[in-house]
Amino acid sequence: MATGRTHRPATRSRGIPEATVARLPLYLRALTALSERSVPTVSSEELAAAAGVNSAKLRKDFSYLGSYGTRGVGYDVEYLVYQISRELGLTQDWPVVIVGIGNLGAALANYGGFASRGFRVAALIDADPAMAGKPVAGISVQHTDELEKIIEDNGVSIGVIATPAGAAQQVCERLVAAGVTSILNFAPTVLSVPDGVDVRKVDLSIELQILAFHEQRKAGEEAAAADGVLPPAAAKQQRKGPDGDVPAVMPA
Amino acid sequence: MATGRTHRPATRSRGIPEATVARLPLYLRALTALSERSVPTVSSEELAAAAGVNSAKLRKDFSYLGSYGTRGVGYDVEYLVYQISRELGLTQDWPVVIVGIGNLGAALANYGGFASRGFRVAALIDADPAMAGKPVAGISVQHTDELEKIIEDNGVSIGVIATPAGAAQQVCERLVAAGVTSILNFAPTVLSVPDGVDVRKVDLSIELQILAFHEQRKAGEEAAAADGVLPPAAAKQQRKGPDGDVPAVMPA
DNA sequence: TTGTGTGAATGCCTTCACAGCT
DNA sequence: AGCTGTGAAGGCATTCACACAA
Repeated sequence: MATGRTHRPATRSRGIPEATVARLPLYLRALTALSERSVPTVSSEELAAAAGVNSAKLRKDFSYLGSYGTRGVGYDVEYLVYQISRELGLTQDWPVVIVGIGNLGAALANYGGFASRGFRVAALIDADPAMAGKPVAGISVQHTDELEKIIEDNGVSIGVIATPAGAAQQVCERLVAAGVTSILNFAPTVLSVPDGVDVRKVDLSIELQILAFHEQRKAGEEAAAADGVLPPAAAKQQRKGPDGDVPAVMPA
Repeated sequence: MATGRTHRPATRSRGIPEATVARLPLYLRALTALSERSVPTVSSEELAAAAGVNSAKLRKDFSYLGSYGTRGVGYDVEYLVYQISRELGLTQDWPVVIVGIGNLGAALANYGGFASRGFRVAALIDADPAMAGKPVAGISVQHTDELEKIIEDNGVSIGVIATPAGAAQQVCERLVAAGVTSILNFAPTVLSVPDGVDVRKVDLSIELQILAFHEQRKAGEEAAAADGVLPPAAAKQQRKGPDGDVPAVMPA
């Protein structure tokens, strides 16, 4: 994941496993593309390829939704689009507020895929008084003072936090107090929220670090491969550092 | 979450489980904060709370790295910072290119947490000739024509794609051909890459859809709770749609 | 014959609970 | 006495492989 939940234990939601829920948007995107090309039906094999998963997983995923699909034929594209949309709750409109209209907040406000699928930017909110009134993506930025009123007036239940890390927890608390129960957090902080509130986080820095880990590992493998075979023993023989390099000094 | 690998099967990397790798940056961030406050040692309980995980998981994670930590005392903050940094490959410098300098690309370029942890923005690349030469985050944007040269001259192995969806696959192929082996993809597309190349994706739209799913579910629960008890039977009795509402008509 | 739907097997991750250091 | 390190247990998720429907 690039991503993770925070609260709510591993309770399967209405019988649909969390891992499956996380893939439904992927299938939906692939199906939408097929729909636009007026493709009437698709097999699990084809759709899986388009979504970047394997077909067994896709079929198992769909089996949690019900028995859509025709044996020997495949799935009806339009029908599946509708079923998945409904399952994800995209047949209704979700008003969303974005808090923190810096570079990132502006990018999110301008993001097209937003409006396309059931989400509507209800308001842009920033703490800087100088931002108030300025139009971003065609929407006038409002000051943080208005936060509670905006949430309540628009019945907003999903909030996006794109503030600096320092402000995130406080913003989060105000959002929750005003009635928001789902938060997408772009600030590099762990948010603490009461039970019943969902938090998902998107963290550039974490993703890069995970890539760096694998990148480093690739480099190490190359070196080992150049040496010949990688030493089969020599691992797991000494504690304190699984590698050979145990630095005697502490770094600054 | 919100995120996912693409290639490379579930092979545990050098014995460290993928799930653990994904949490190391979280621990590192919490430890860095402690370090800045000059806290000398920390227990698994405290650190876990700061990182938003439970302590058993944290201890198990650390056990894959080695036996750092002192029983009855806890972990030495500075030492752990170093060990995790080394494990993640952050003791070396990773030059990174960002392709696609729109709103999002600019936001990424300006992101501070970038430079702080071993990553260095080597170049900003955009296909728009009008962007070429313009400074973003203190770096002059270069044209896509220069892509291969930039990658090779700087020894870049990590690329960030922040282009529109339509351009992503092509950019990806050029990056890979030029020597990039890790890609962070912000474009809402499934990238296909050769073996040995890691892709992680960050997708706003998917995250929102997952939140919407749970949000919808909360609303449903409330309704059921208001009615009294949720009907225990009535589920799993009829195929074709796990719900009661089987629409006879297909939506547009 | 083709391709879905799904029990069964497998493997990974998390959680438990406690032995063993300091 | 306190807290780490880790076998063992339990729970999810993925994959396999095939019965069954069209």
